[in-house]
Amino acid sequence: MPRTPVRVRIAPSPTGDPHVGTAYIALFNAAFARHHGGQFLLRIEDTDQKRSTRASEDAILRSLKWIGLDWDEGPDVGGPCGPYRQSERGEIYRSHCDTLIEKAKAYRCFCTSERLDQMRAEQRAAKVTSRYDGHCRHLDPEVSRARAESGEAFVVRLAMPTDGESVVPDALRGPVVYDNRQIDDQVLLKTDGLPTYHLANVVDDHLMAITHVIRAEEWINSTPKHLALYQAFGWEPPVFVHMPLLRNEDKSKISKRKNPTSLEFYQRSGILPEAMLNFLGLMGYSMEDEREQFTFAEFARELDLARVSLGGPVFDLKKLDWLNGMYLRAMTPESLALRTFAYYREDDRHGPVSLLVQERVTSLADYMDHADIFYGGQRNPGLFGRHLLIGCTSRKKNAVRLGRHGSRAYFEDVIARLEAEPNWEPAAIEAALRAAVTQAGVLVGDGLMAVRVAVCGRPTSPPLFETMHVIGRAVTLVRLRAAVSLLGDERMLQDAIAHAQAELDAVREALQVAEAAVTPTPHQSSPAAEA
RNA sequence: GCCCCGUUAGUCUAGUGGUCAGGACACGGCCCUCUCAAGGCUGGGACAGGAGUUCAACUCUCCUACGGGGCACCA
Repeated sequence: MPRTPVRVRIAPSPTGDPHVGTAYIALFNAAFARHHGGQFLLRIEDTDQKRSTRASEDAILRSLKWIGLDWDEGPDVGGPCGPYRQSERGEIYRSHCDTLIEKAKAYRCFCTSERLDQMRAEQRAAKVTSRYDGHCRHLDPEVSRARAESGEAFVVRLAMPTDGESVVPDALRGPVVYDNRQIDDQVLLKTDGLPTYHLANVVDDHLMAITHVIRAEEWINSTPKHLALYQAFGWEPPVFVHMPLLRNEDKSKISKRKNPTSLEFYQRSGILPEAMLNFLGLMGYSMEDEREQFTFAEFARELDLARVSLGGPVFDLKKLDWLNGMYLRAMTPESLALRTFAYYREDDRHGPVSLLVQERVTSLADYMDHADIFYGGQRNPGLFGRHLLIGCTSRKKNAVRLGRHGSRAYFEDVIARLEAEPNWEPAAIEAALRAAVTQAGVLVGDGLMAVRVAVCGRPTSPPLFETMHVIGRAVTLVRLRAAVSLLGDERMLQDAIAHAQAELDAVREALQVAEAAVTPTPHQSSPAAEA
């Protein structure tokens, strides 16, 4: 039986788009807290100064709220265990680290990264687990202190036991045994004075009275280090629950290269938040009566972690769409309309979208014919897929034709450049695209047309750079990656060809019918034509 | 390479020694129907392989194979 009061947390790192995996783990934590009448907290793990941004943090909070999760304590709502942003708790970690050094459970390490790299390379070559070799572990405490005080750069490492075993009592798997010789003397405090995940996580979980750590399986191998820390501090560890990892179609850990992972993408796509949450509740989990549609309240009420299945679930967009459709059909017609209007109304890009669409519209009803490219997730280039083959549709004499593989490489280059660009602004987008065009050596118009068709799904759109800016990074990149896989996948390509062929046949047939209609044969002539 | 975890159909899953291995998505067929959806009915499709324990293994144990994760001054 769980300790009371149950306290659990979600601890996202604000280093990118709000991730679907974060929502997945958050769902189980929030439901677990609700189930036991406990608290659910949100803590921001922003100890990586180089990658953490406030924009990402804001987006993560926004997206978690969007799918309907809320928390009892967190950086935005406060609480008794604050601050809830690790970057604001530096002093806490430093003092805890000091006590560890005093207890000889941790030590300063002055090794250079060059030495460490070399050491790992050697270990790799010798086919043994990479592990810090303990070079600085037995420095005399006074010498260590003196070197630190003289200003020499150092990190603090955990002094792991060098023999024996560590047993992780995972709630879903039973005891998982590790040979301590496999476990590294993990860095706890970085040269910049900030803690690593391992230290901050353990200290905060203890200080915030977390009773159950429900997190992704990728953490299971570092749990022995965490256990060692609890022991070094003399604290009681929480219950550990490692959830399976969401997977791509090829079973690898879900990644943005192979799947839309941003919650913003799903929101933009018109997925209902309650359907999204419901779908996540189906990943690695099933209700006792095998019901597949349920609300968060039902999920929380019936949640039983023993029912979690450990095989990594593939994130199947098809089933999400089906589920979303079920929710849509279950609404009253009135609320479907209102939800739809709200979907557009709550979108904050009215101004920019209108600006681009305005000079092209002829009536209010015409607006959406132009604006549709800004909404929804993936778009099917369908009939216009030929434009994805750079130069192949060009009428210009000097056109450079890339063909399938070249076009694919071009799109990959475009994606890489856009990903590397921190500012999602028209000018930056333009620079990235022009650079890719130059790199590929194709005509500007042809290169940009390919991108336009990939991103908009058709060869007409407002100015491309502004359009991509308004469509947004997450959706734009998903659409571009879809173009890459279309170009790279024989079967998808065949489908596209078959589709285009069918369209062509239909057009031919229509043409024949129309021609027949304007060249009347004698028995078809009407009295009016004879007059 | 080393360590850890996992393995029921293309996918999500039920199943905790005795079931005709159940449901859902997707796919095929039929019905409904002015189209398309939706809906109804229906079909094909799974216990990774091998040993062992047992009267009896999808279920327990071991080995193999395959998949995944981890091995950072990232989380």
